[in-house]
Amino acid sequence: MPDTTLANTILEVAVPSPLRQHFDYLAPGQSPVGGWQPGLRVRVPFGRREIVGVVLGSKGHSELPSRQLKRAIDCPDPQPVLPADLLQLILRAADYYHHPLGDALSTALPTLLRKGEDAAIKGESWWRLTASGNQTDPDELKRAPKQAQLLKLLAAHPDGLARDAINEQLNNPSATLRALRDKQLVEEHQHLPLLTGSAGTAPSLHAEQQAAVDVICRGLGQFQCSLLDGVTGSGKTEVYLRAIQQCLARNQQVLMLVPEIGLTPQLIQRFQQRCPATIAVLHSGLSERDRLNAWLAARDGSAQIVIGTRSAVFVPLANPGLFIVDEEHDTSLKQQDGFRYHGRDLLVLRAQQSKVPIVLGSATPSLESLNNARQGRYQHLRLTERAGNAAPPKMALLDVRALPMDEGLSSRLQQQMRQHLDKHGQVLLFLNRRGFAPTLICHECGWVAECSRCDVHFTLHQQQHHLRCHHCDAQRPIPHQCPGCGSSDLRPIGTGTERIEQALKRLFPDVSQVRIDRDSTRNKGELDKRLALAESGEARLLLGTQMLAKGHHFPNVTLVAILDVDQGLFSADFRASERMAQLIVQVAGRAGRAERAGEVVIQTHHPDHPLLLQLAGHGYAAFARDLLAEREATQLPPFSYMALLRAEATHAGEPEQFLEQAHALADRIGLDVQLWGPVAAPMPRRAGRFRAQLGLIANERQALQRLLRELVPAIAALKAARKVRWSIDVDPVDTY
DNA sequence: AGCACGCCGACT
DNA sequence: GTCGGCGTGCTC
Repeated sequence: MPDTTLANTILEVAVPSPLRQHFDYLAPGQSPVGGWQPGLRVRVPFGRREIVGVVLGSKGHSELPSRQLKRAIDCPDPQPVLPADLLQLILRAADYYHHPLGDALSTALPTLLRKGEDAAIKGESWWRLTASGNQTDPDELKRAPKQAQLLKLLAAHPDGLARDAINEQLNNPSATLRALRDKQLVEEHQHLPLLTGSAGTAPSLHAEQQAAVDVICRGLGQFQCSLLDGVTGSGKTEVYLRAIQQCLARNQQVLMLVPEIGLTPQLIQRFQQRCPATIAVLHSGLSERDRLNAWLAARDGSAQIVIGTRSAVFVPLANPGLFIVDEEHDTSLKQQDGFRYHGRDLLVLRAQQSKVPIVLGSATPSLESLNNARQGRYQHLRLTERAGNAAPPKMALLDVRALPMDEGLSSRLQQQMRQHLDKHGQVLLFLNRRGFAPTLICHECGWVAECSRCDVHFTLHQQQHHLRCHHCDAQRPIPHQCPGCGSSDLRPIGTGTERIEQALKRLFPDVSQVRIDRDSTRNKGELDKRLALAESGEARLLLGTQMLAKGHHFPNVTLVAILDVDQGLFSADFRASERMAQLIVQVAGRAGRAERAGEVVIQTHHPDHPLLLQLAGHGYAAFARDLLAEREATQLPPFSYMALLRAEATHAGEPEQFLEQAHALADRIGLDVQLWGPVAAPMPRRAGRFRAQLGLIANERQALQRLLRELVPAIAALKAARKVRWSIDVDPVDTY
């Protein structure tokens, strides 16, 4: 036991910095009532700055001479801001991903808390109509036009309006608000970022859904991981909702992670209609105050359901009962910079730690999760029927070899499109490449327009009238003459969505169309407008990138065409084919409804490719089985464990030199880990920086972890480490 | 990461 | 003669 009765209690403090160590401080004079518990924040002098750190522990003596110790300034918390279980989770996460703890802590905490703000809910002042205000006709207030105006404004906002928002609409509304309050027509309230749902009517479950609900609910109160593997339209959300209801009935909280794109108003609405509970939604649009309030509401238990993107895995819960990860295969669940954690994997860890069941749901599960299910670590719950007996879409490969092509559309595909349009179906074309053309080439000398800062071709954007780099966003005017030979015969090569759009206008001049990609939806409101055109059927031809593939359903679409699948088949990234298949299945799922089966056509130059054949002929499960066998034969994840050491620098060669030293260090440590590289990154130069990487692969997770535990601190101490930007990525999802 | 110190080029 | 470039070093 550390002697904390001494006046000179020493605090071990994690500070927000990339340093892989904690710092000792003398405790401030005033100590919190509960003593110096881990998870308390302290304000401390650090170098020439003053920052907020987190107490990791306390002790009576420091190894450092006391004259080198500074005294912490004060402690803003009466009790730990981080509950013990959450601090434990962050400690384990920082350890597993080999990321500096202080930085991991600041990633996990709401911004206001790491700035030293009180951990207390403070509602913003909002105003809304009272019951009698609701019944009052604003026109009765003829003599007071300003009051009438305010009444109308609030009538348009049933949930009320922030004082700031009222100020924007009305000039100096204080007196008006006071007058209406005195008439008891309006009232002030504290706004919290919480929604209240109600118990709507539930559809009946089919047998598979009921079986899944039963398995999940039997697990309530203990750790259990289930993979809810359900085809599109099989009603996964309904399974979640039933399990959530049972969890709520036990007075326990639910935490659900969704991909960035999955946090749609439709999903929130559905939860609100079906869950008689308070719901906190954590999305990127939240103000820092709302984010903190939601975090605190989850911590004190007043938010019964918490829905958020990956960072919500770090939301504290007073009484956790059930965890859910929706679209568990989605790569946005992994943070791609800074603290590179995987939201799904950490939530599984957290479920183990909190002894609660977790459900991973997807129509296209990751190979990692499928393997875990196969090994018996996860319950494999399958939903194979579509709700309402909807027929599954029929998938067919379309061999475009030697077929006439018009801007990426084969003659055969055009015929099929016409047939579906004639029968009043909608047609969805999917091409994961925006812009007009990915390359602009000189027909005389072969010069190609390339980004000066990255190793990629410029993409031609004809509508915006420039060349743009999709990696660093650099742009340039379209040259009229070749800078190499002066020829004016510059030609766009390859096809992007803009070019298809142009071709469709020519080939189907009488058919209305809508293009949905990042470029066409740049302006605010444009995405909703375009989705409405697609959903209402006003647009008959839908064209887009993966923006179109996720989240939205278009029941009148009877034909889905994947225009170019071949790029996914021959990528350097061993996960490319898995991604490609997931994307195809997701796109295919946009189509069809009960009475009309959708048709899916995949254009390819490789109709004999075994994986494609398997996917088109036997579906994702069969495809995944083959791909898993391939991964096993080649000893790639999930049959091995991988980490990637990346480096980039402004001077060529520096990343490689650094990685060579890292390689040498790893060799000296030995252990059972293979080293791949250093090699240049798949894109060797990006935004003017040279990039390289060193792969570390082991057959056992433990072996990789043991190596990294020694290697990473040694790398950090390297002199060369300060000349490059480096990072370690454990279980990388992307190798670029 | 910040933030300072420190020693060499083009500006009022 | 100064402002400021970014190399180097430190943070209990």
